[in-house]
Amino acid sequence: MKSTYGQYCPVSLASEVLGERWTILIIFALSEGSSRFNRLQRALPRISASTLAQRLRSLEESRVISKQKSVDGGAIEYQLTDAGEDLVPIVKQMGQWGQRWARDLEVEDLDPRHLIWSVHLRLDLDEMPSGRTTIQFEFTDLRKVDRFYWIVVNKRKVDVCLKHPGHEPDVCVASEILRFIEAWRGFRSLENEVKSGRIKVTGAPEMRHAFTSWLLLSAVAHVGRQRQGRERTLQRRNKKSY
Amino acid sequence: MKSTYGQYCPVSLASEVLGERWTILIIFALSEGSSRFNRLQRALPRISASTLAQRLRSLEESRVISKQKSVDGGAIEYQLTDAGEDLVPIVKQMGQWGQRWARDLEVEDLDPRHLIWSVHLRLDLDEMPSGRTTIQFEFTDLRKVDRFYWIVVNKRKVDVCLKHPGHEPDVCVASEILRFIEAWRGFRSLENEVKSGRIKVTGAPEMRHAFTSWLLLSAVAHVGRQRQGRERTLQRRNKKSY
DNA sequence: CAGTATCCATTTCGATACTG
DNA sequence: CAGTATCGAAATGGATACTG
Repeated sequence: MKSTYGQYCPVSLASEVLGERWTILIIFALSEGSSRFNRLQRALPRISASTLAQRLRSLEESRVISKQKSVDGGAIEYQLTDAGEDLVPIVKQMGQWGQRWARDLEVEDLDPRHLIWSVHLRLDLDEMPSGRTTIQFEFTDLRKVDRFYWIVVNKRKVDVCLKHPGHEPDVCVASEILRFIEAWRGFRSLENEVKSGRIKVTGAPEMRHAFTSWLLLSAVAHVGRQRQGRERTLQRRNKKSY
Repeated sequence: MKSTYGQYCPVSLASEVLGERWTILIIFALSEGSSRFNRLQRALPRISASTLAQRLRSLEESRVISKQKSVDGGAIEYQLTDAGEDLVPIVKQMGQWGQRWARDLEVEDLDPRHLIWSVHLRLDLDEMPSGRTTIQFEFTDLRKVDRFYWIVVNKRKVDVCLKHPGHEPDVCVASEILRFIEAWRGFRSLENEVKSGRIKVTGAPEMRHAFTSWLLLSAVAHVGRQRQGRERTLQRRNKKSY
C-alpha cells in the first residue's frame, strides 16, 4: 500500500502523515508528556516495539517530531516540533469527537494498563496528601494477572506499578473495569458509584473520603455525548456491545 | 490488521474511524458537495471502486454518513450525518496544517484529473459571463492522453469534460502543471504568471483579461507556509522533490 | 449509474528473540 | 533503556470483469 494519494491537495498530504495506524495516538501521548520510548509503550500497551520504532522514524522524517539525548541522562527523548505542536489541537478535537460520537466500548477496548496510565497522568496532586500516597486499583472482573495496579505519588512524582510496591496501599479501589471507565469518561457519577459501593473504596477514613477529589477524570469527561446509547441504536448482530 | 487499539480512549475510538486510508478524503469530498459515487470517484481519481464502496459502507456503519435515494432521480446519494458534519472542521484544519507544514510535492502528486475537479468546484460564477463559457486547460508537460481538460459553465452549472466538448473554448489556458498548481495553492502569484506568459491565457481579450478573477484558488491558498522550502531542507536522497 | 465479485501481489504488524 | 531482526498470518487494495 503506497501511502500517497496522487493529489496535490493539502488534506491528502496531511493524511499521509496522520493516516497511518497508531500515529495519531503517538502524537497525543507525546503531547501529554510521554517523551521516551518506554513511556510511549506504556501509554500504548498494544503497540509493538517494532511498530513504535517505525512510526517514530516516519514522524521524524515528516518533521513532526525530533529526537534528542536528554540533558540529564543519556536517554533519548522525542519532542514535538512546531509542526507537531500544530497537530495537537487537531488531535484533541478528534478526542472530543470521539467522546460525542464514537461507538460504544466493547470488551477488547478495556486494556487496564492503558487505563491506569491515563489515570496516573490526571491526578490532582494539590488535593493529595503531602507524604507518599499509594493507591491500589483492583478490577474485580479480570483474572489475577490483569487484576491489580498501583499508583504511587511521592513529592509530586507519580509512578505506575504493575507489581505490589512492597508497602501497604493507603487507599484501595475495587470495581468492575467498565464501570470505572464509565465514571472516568464522565458517563456516570463517580460520587454515586462510590457512595453506592459499586466502586468500593477502602482505607483510612480521611484518605478514603478525599479519594474522589484526587481523580481529574478524562480530559473530555465534561463533553456531552451526542450519540444515542446502545438501548436505542440500530441492532448490531454478533457484537457484544457494552 | 485489526482496526482497534484496545483502548477506551476517545482519541483512539475516533482514529478507528478517521485512520483508514482514503476516509478523510472522502469526508472532505462529501463536505464539498460530491455526494454521488461517481462524483466521489472523480474527486479522488486514484481510488478504486471497490475501496470506495468499502469505505462508504464502513462510514455508514460508523454513522458518519447516510445513504439515500435522491428525490429527483433514483440515484443514490451519500450525506454526512450530524456526526459527520462534526468532522468537517477537523478535516479542514488538517488541510490548513497541510498547507503550512506538509512535504513538498513530487511528480506522482500531480494528477491532473484531481486538479481539474478541484478547480471546477472553486470558480467564481458571479465574475463569469452569463452565457455558456468554456475554458480549456492544457498541461504542456503531459502527454496527449493527460494533456487537455475542459470546464464548461452554463446557467451556474459547472461541468468537467475529459473530451473536447464539441464547441470552441472561450479561453485557453496552457501551463506546466506544477506551475499552475503552485499558483492555485497560493505559492505563486497567478497574475504574475499570466502576465509573464508562463501561464499562457488566450481567447477574446475581454475573456482573457477577466480569467484570473474567475479562479477562487485553493481554499487554503491564503494560509502562509511555515515549512522551509526545498532549497533549505535536509537533503533527501533518491527523491525528486519539486 | 452504482456498484459487486474475485484474484493476488504487496504491505502490515504483532510476537518473539536478541543487542549494546 | 532503546531499540533491531526476523518471521508468518492477516489485511489491504488495485485490476479486471461483471451486473441490474
